Amino acid sequence: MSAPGALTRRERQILEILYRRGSAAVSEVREAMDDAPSYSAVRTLLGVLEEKGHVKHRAVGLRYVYAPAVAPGKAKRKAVKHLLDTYFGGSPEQIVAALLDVSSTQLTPGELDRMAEMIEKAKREGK
Amino acid sequence: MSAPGALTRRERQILEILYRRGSAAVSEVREAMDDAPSYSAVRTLLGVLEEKGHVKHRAVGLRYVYAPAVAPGKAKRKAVKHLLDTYFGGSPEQIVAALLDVSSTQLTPGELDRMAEMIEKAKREGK
DNA sequence: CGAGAGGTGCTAGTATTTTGGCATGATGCC
DNA sequence: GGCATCATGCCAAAATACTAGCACCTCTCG
Repeated sequence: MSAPGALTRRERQILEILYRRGSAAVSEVREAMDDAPSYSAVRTLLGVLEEKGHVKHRAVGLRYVYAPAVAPGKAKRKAVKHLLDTYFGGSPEQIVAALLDVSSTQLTPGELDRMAEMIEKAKREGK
Repeated sequence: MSAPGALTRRERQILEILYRRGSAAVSEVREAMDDAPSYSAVRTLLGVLEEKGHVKHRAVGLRYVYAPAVAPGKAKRKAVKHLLDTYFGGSPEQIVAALLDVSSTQLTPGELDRMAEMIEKAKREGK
């Protein structure tokens, strides 16, 4: 493989489900897909993901529960960086703008306050 | 095809290059790939993307210049929403936190001020 | 006990993706 | 004009991804 991180369509789909849920058994993963293939297929994909190092499993009772292999924080930072570079030319403020736009209707004053506070803190620390 | 928006690995890779650059000729797309296949291959992929409606081209002089088919703003909002749902459980403030974390070293006070202002504005309008 | 439900391991067929090659046309330059 | 360069259109082969099926194991419960 040229690019180690290269994920196929299905692999990506499944990995994102795991990021969403944190962890899940095979059947749960499958149920979370709206165009789910057979149980066997999902199992195979999870195996491939594990072999590629993106996912790990532990036995819980009789069955396997899968979870992303990298720490959530690291995955999040990577995802944000990728979004930043791909769609926003590396400009964080544009992301904030889009973010407020997308979720404007659902934001509570408390959330907005906390965001403002984070930025204030960054300003103080950067200074 | 079950999911109309389903992109293969290469298709996705190329589409993201186009989002990054805004538009590009075939050879430019190819040069932007660090694991580029043949010129023909890139051309085929662009054709597929166009057929699927993700990309459009116009003739510039003799050659084709490709660009994403959807408006940049719309694509950005969609990407942000996806990130929000996949990695942050729909919590915008967590994205802001990750964003500040990722780009903390490069942020100027001016940028931070503008972000703070956007949030203030959202607060005023929401009220 | 023994049948059923639900799990894993493995393997092989099929479909899709990915790729290069060849034909062809326009341009620039010696 | 003739040749090299760079573009597109089309197509078929190679590689890979996707899928299902079978064998087998463990637990549950009638």
